[in-house]
Amino acid sequence: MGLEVTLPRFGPASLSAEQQGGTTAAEEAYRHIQQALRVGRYRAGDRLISEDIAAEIGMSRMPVREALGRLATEGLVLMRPNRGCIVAGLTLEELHETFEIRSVLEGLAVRLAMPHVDVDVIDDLEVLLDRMERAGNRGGSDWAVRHQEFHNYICNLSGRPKLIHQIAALHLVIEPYLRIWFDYVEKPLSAREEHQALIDAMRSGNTKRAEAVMQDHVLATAPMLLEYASPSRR
Amino acid sequence: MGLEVTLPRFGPASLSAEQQGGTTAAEEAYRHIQQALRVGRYRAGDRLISEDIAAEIGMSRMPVREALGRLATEGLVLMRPNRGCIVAGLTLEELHETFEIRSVLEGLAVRLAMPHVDVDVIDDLEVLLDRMERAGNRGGSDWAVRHQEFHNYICNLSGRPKLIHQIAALHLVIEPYLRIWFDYVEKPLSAREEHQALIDAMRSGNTKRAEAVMQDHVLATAPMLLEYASPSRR
DNA sequence: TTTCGGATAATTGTATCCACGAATACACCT
DNA sequence: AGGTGTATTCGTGGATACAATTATCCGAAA
Repeated sequence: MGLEVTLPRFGPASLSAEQQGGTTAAEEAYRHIQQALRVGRYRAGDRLISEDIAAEIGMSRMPVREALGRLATEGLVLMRPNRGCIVAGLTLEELHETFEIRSVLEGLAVRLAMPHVDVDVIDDLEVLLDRMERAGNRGGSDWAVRHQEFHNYICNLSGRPKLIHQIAALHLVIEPYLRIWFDYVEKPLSAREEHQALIDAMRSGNTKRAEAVMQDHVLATAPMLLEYASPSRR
Repeated sequence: MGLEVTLPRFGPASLSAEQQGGTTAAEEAYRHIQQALRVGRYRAGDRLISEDIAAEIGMSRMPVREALGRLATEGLVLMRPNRGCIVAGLTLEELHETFEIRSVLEGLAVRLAMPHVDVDVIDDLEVLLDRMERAGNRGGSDWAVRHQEFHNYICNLSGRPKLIHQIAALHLVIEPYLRIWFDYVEKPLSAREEHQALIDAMRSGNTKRAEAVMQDHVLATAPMLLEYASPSRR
């Protein structure tokens, strides 16, 4: 199975467009904080003290500052001048908006992916869907990771680096919410069904329909999340 | 005319999500460099020496570093570890991709804007189109600004901050190319026609058609630009 | 003449230091 | 007792200093 190689890990590295090799300290700090954010170690509204984080990783405040700056432009944290840095929770409106944007971007991604879809691709997707299904029994964290992998696989087929990057950034923002949502409701069967419908649409070769199905799928997820996201609203 | 107030200037400030009041040095540096990038003072591939820029604005290297970091995550410059920072020109593929993304995002923007479209809005758009037309006689720079204003006005109607922000970021990247394109060809009449068609579609109240027209308009611009962008390709 | 190697200069990355702003706690005054 | 003013503490923002890495230049050898 060449599946592994065609599945670039959706991880901290995906959003570091620049610098990859001789890891700089700022990059290390960036990954560290992002990882902490992804797994929900910090909650929305928490203060991120640069000095504390610096001490924790074993470096000075400066690279941490730089990392926080990047996270701020990506919308994961909020920096107010002289007032420090806090974890940026999303309001219900913002969460909804994020899904709207995701719907058209991922819609575009499938559309561009369609020419590259063949039986092998469909097989891979079925495998990924199974993995997602099985991971679902082990809690929201594992499921969220597999879910990203599924969507990421399709995005990668588009062969559009910037598009992939932007979608990854959006996934990063909503991942914590996906996690808690999946932990609340036990394995929503709608997830399995919708993703299966997506695969079917892609197999049919109907590009317009595949795009529409993807858009609907993403938009349909929003209201479900919104319901459970309310308590954690800041 | 409430036109002015409903037309938030598309300018350097639009992309500074955080910190607005007591201008921090980093913010100042960010605006300075971005402005220089917009007007084409630096060409693609040029090195941006942090120390030089710092001296120019009258501050230390550090805020400049921070500003460059933000510009890097926005895709306007490219930072390689220990190798400095260069202006990020777009390859033909990247330019095309940027327009693809713009097409769906701005398509979404009109779709969401449609409920807020009334006769006043249409009037405003006609005014903006006229301004764009007249600015066209004064060269590509003025025209590009007016063109952004036109598109920005529609985006703002959507009432989606993140969407507006993302589209603005894309505009920023392609602005230099729009400029040189408009300077080469003298006033492409297709521009006037297409924007007029867009207004007509919006006036008709047909949301799906308005979205489609916007998508086509954006995508149609790409090939024209691509032709003239080739020489400046890095 | 070309190419390889090393010394030197230029520039980046990180740490430490200082100053200003904000938050908090305490005391004082009404 | 409640509110207000002030002092102290905490943390950020910026600058300078230092280390490390890369680019440039020049000379020697093939």
